Amino acid sequence: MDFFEQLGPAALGSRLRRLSEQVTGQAADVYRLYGLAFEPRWFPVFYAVAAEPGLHVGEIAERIGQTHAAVSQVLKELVKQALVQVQRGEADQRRSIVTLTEKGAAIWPVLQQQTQDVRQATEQLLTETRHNLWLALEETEYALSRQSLAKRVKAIRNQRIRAAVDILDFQPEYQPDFKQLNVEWIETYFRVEEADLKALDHPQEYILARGGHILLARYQGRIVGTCALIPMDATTYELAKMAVSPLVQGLGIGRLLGDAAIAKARALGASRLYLESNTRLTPALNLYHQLGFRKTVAAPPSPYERCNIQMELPLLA
Amino acid sequence: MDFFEQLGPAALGSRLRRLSEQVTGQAADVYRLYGLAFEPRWFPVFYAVAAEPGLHVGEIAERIGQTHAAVSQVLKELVKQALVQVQRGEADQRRSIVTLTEKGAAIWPVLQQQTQDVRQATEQLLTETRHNLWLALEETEYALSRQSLAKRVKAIRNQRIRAAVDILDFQPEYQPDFKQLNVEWIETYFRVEEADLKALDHPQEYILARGGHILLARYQGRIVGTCALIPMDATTYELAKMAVSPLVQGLGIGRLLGDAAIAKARALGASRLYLESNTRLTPALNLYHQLGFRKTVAAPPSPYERCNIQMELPLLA
DNA sequence: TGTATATTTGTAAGTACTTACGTAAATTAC
DNA sequence: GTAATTTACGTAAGTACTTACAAATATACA
Repeated sequence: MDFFEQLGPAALGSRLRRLSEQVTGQAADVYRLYGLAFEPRWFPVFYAVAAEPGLHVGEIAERIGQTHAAVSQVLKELVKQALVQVQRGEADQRRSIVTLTEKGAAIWPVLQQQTQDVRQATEQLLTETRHNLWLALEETEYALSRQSLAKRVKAIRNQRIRAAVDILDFQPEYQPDFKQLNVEWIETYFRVEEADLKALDHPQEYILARGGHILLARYQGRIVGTCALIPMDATTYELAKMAVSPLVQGLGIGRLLGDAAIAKARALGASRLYLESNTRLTPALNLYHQLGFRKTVAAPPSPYERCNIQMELPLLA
Repeated sequence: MDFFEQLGPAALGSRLRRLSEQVTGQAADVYRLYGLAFEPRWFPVFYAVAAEPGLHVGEIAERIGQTHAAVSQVLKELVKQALVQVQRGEADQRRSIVTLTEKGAAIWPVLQQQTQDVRQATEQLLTETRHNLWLALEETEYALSRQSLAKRVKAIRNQRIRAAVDILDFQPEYQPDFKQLNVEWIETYFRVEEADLKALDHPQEYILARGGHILLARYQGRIVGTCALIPMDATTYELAKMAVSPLVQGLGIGRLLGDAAIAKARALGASRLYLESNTRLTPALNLYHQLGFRKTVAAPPSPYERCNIQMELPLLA
């Protein structure tokens, strides 16, 4: 029990299961109290059939919120107990139409009375508590249907990770990371070209010395992402060398780098950002679109073979 | 879903189970998110071992609130995954001492981080709801541990049944019921004696004509209980012929008859009630004690062989 | 009117636990 | 010091469902 306290709500699933077992276990005692040879798990199916005789398996399943397989299995037992009978559907031969037998009809009033009593007892139990379990279940189910636990966890994780990411300016010791991260993604999709190697091996000469800038994302002491701003003309920079390690992709680190690059370009007085990419790189294009980039109509020729799309972002003062 | 609305909290068990399944199902997605080949049901065991290496199976079971069998099964899988290792206990050869392997130790930080994230997500989820599920579970478990559902249902059922019981004065047409109910219980424990038959066959002559009274309990149109007041002297009545049908025993009908008989004796101006019984009839003696009867010190001789205890109740004005 | 597709159901196997039971080791009783 | 009891744990089978699959029938459409 201590364990649950420690873990808190992370153990929610187990805890729900335990209470469920406790409750259904006690339900068996209740049936014994009323002298019924009746198992708790039969109850929903039997109840549905008694309330609406002539339902078929699928309809019962829908009404009680279980699968047809579960209904089918319970029916098999109920038939063996001679509490219900099953006939083929007249119009539709696939259907199994279920009705109560005489024996079933005989125990129905007892069961109804018992249901009443259980309902009263449960309602009384729930009013004893400050937090109403029934309503809490309803609300929690709804909240989970709106956004799954996995999605919620993912959001929190991404937030945590992003908060732990630094954006750094280039330093010579980062050149190997800068190269490795870029080569890694290029090789995954394309071939590394001559123009790539020049810039990646000698960023100082080919990017910084020409008035460009390189930004790096650091997470847990490791460089996990890069991007560069390369001057094209007096008021335009190219956003290039955008790479994020596959180990941390999907966490929003690209977005952080993009935001930082745009801020940097603004600080440098640029009025426009430009970039080249490939339509195969869907996640990247999504990111660029999110950042505000739109497809360029008249595009200058690119030195890279792999580029088949150009985008730009006007930086309004 | 409609069905649940209709049945209300009677379907609590099923509902709990469903949410539990939903939550644990989504937990699997969460592990996938963190790139862990890890099943949700391993979690409690692994967590316990990581937090306290060197625990043995029984201790783990106790910490996580499951059975040793469950722990044993999960451990088998964890060993197959090379996440933990099991050794015989040194001092106690029966024990299986569990520790993390290198691989297990390697994923532990990831799992810890993940637990943190899940906890945050769950806490956030719970704050979205007006009724807190976690607290509701706690309170409900506590309430159920204080008094089981079966006991609660029984209390409500007894209350309902008692409210539907009438206490009637004797009428000649009730003589067969009067006799049958008394013979039934006498034969269960003893033999029917000559003195019994006289009074049961001719209550008018042997009880009513001598200034006695007979009370009957009617439930659902049937006579289900009897008792009689038989004058002993000017101020004392004997409480006798107390019988309740086995079909409705334990519902408090005896208590209703007893209360009615005492009220009647008071109305008749009696100052004392007296009765004879047998120590084998524990439930009856309990009832008499509840009604206020205490063992008589000096007892007159009884015409019935089966009587080995006498009790009396002073009726203070 | 035949064929592809969908619906309805039953059966099998899986899930995440439990209870029941058997065996071996340790402890207690005498 | 041996016998009886208790403890520790593994295995098997059960529970109340699920998902996956298979077979039969019904419907849609060309």
